[in-house]
Amino acid sequence: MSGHGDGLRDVTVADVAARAGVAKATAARALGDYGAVSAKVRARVQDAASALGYRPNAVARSMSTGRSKAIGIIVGDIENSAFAQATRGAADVAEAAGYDLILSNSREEVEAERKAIDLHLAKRVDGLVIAPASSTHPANFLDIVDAGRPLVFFDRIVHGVEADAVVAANREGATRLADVLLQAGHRRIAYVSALDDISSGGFRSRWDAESREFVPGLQSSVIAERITGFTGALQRAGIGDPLAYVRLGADEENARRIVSDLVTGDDAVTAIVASDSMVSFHAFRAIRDLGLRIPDDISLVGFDNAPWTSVTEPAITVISQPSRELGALSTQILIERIEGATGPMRVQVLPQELIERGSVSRPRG
Amino acid sequence: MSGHGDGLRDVTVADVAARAGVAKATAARALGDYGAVSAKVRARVQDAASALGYRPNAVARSMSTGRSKAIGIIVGDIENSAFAQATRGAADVAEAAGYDLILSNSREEVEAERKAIDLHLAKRVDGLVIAPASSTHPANFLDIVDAGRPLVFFDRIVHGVEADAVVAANREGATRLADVLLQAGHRRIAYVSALDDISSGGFRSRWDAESREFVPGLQSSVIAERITGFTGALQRAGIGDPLAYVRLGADEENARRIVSDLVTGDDAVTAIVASDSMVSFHAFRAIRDLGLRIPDDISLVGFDNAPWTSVTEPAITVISQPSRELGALSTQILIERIEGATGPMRVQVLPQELIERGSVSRPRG
DNA sequence: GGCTAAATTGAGACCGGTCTCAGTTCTGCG
DNA sequence: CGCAGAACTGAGACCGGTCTCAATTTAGCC
Repeated sequence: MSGHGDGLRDVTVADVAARAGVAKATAARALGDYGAVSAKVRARVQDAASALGYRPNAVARSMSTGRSKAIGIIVGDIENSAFAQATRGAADVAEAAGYDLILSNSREEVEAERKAIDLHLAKRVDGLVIAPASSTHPANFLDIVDAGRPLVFFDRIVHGVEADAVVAANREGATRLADVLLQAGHRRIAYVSALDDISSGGFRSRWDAESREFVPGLQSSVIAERITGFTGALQRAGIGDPLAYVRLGADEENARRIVSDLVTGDDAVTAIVASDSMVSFHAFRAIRDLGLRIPDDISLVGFDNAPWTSVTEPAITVISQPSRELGALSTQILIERIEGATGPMRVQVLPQELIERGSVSRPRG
Repeated sequence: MSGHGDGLRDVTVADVAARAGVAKATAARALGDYGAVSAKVRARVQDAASALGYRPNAVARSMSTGRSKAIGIIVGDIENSAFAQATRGAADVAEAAGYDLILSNSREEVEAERKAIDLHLAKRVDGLVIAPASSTHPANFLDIVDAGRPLVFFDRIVHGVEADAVVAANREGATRLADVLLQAGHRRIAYVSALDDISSGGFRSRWDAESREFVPGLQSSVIAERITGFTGALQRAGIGDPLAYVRLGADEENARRIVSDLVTGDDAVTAIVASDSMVSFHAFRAIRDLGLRIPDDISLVGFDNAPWTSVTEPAITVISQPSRELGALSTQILIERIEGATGPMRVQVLPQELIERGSVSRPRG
């Protein structure tokens, strides 16, 4: 009980002005630190403000300035450590620049993402940082640029939208991972991803025999890039059908079965590239539960330097994602746009780091 | 270009009203879905709205209603998976109830927490969910209740603040962990926490020989509870000085050294209880790097069912934190308070689950 | 058809800041 | 001392919704 705030009504500039014996506009200037105010008046106003327990109302400020000093961030799932790291990076940059962060999870669903965007736009965020649920659904984002709010994609890219983007060098990363295995002598190498193809039924992506390139038809630009890098490396190594052991849809339920199928039978693969740490995790357990040993029987490498990958026996060779930097840089770029930066939209590509550990050896026999 | 939003000015209810040929108030009623509007007029207004590309302005709405439909969440560090899970739980509950989430990281610093609170209060959030950086600094939170905003603590508790709280049953959890080790025959058991004592110098917490109880003097109610449970179990087992092997301040830098000291020498402990997954992680590596084996040489148990604890060799026996539920329930309670629930403040205690794995065996010799 | 009650609509105040514009007070300097 | 120009202050419009209150229309019923 400081004599104010009975929960009934907030103290306003008008109240402060009255107590300080000045006009509302003057008090506002002293409090908001803009315009010109004499030192004497400023002091009197500030005294009155603290005596009354005045708290600026950012909502009212947004109302008249049209700027909310809030930026929206939409990630697939904050529980995913890569997104958590990116969010931390974004939060640090935002805080330093005086912005608040409004967080939403899209659950990787286009529909949930759309609702989140509507909410953020209604809240009049000054801009948005988004890891898009789908690289092939620009519709959700057109409204944002239409509303005149800057937008920066991170981790994934969506073409056909007037927005900056910050992504990791996934193609190169996949190439390096494949090369590690190829150099160890592997020829039958699987690539396993949790993501599904666009049409959950048919496999739209394909290997173009003529151009000798992977033609992605995937929802995710990340996976598309990685598979492109992966198949490219295999192709350069003279492997006939680079897509032979590429497996999609290895979600929580299916990962185990998919991995088991890959590592058993006549044409069992000798190495696996896991597209994210979830897949690595399931692959690791599935292989071990099958009584197979890593790396003696099967080599395993993957994306994401999740904490557990360094502590298993053997520790797993991975490509680490610059997650925190992804979030920080995209937020940095967003703020620059918010504050007036012009110029063409750019795609920033951040390097990935290869961390070689003990999960790779020469193939058996 | 839908004919609107040149980035110059948003479409407002007044614009919609003009186009529909009705008064502003009527258009607002049709759009905001309140009051009474005839079906005919409603349709006309909605047509006008979509033709113009109208987007409600939540800032203006907050201005006049005094409710922002936003709730603030302040965690130590969103990169910490327990906080990420709690945040996800909070986000789901908030979303379902139509609230936005404004996220801040306190970095476990009281000062950063205070700034975050000021920001949230300025933004006029309808309420706050906070994992307090310190259980012994109620000052930060008094302003919140003073401003008439409901507040719910989660994970940690702060006494002397008019707020609900949702915490895990840390005392019981610690007791169970200690009992697992005691029943396996251990007598020299260490408890290692990353948190420091209040005064980083002296050890304020103490064992009261008379009452045979642990008297905490810790910043963290969580660690205090856990040590209380731990020492209680040891005391019941007839162990003379339950605090003998309690070690605080095992942060990233010191954890390794502290663990090394504990497991070597004449009075080396035979088992370690790690206060969080970070400590477990460092302990696991330190022990292994020392050439010692778990559980043959040292038994190791800990708090937090981090993903990696299930995949090490051996997998680690842990107490799992109900992190997601902590976030979800506290947000649930907050929303009820926001929407008018009265009654005395309550502390909800959520059970922890013991997951027995392979990191415990009888002590050597 | 006429009367009352209910439903619908319109006008304008209001929320708490910012901002423009005009009026007033200070300065500096001839 | 007088004056121009700068510094400061005050009054009131404005942002885009919601909400109250009065006016008007519609519906229900004898």
